[in-house]
Amino acid sequence: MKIASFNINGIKARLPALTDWLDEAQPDIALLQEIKSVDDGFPHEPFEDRGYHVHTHGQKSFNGVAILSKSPLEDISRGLPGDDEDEQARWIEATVVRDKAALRICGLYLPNGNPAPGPKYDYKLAWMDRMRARAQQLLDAEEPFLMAGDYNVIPQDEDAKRPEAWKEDALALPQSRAAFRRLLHMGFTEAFRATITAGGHYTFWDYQGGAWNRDDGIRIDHFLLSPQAADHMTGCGIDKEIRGREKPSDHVPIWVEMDI
DNA sequence: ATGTCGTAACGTTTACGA
Repeated sequence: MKIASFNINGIKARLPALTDWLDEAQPDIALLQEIKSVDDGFPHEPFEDRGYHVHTHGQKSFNGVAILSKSPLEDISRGLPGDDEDEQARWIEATVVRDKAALRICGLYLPNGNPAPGPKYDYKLAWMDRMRARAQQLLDAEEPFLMAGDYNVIPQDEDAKRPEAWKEDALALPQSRAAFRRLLHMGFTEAFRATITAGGHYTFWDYQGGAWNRDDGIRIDHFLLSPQAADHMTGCGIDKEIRGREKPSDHVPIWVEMDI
């Protein structure tokens, strides 16, 4: 089973690029971030025509996550627990039942946090605390699960072409990296880093300044696998060439293959 | 002349978020 994550930066603007990629990559499940749409505005037909069930958790203009799945999903829940005041649509969960096991899947769009310091950075760190609490609940259940999406964290210097340019940025500040490590150390496998140890692999290139042409990217889209899920991973990759196409997102898809 | 893109609105231009 192939599970992919893709920050599409707006469903209205990305529909052709997204459907082209789906037709080629053929993921069984696609986790989407930054749909930038309310639920009613998200098109279902292009995906249902391709055999996907569609579940969205959207809001007007900003943020928004979705799950496309070829198998039906169960127990879908929307929103990250832990703050009833939080109205930003950044988290969705669902369970896919397979032959060998049921896999819980969390799709996430972690707050950017810039400018830092400031209220947006405080929100990012608080959100990561809440994510850790949810992760602990799921770990305690000892069922296989994964958390994938746009983490807006550059884990280490080798995950950026120009690490010095990001030193003061919310994506790379020591507190952001520490919070990400705190998650990892709960027992997760970061799928890409566990598979490919070399640096220089990125999932995001800014639209500005010819970043793509200079391969001036950062790696901020990640898959974290629970111990039981990591046992089933057979591969992981980044669909880099998507970034060079017509009207691309500034992110590219990352995926894992699982024998489950 | 910020640089680039997507979205929305008191819209043919500006503001915000990334």
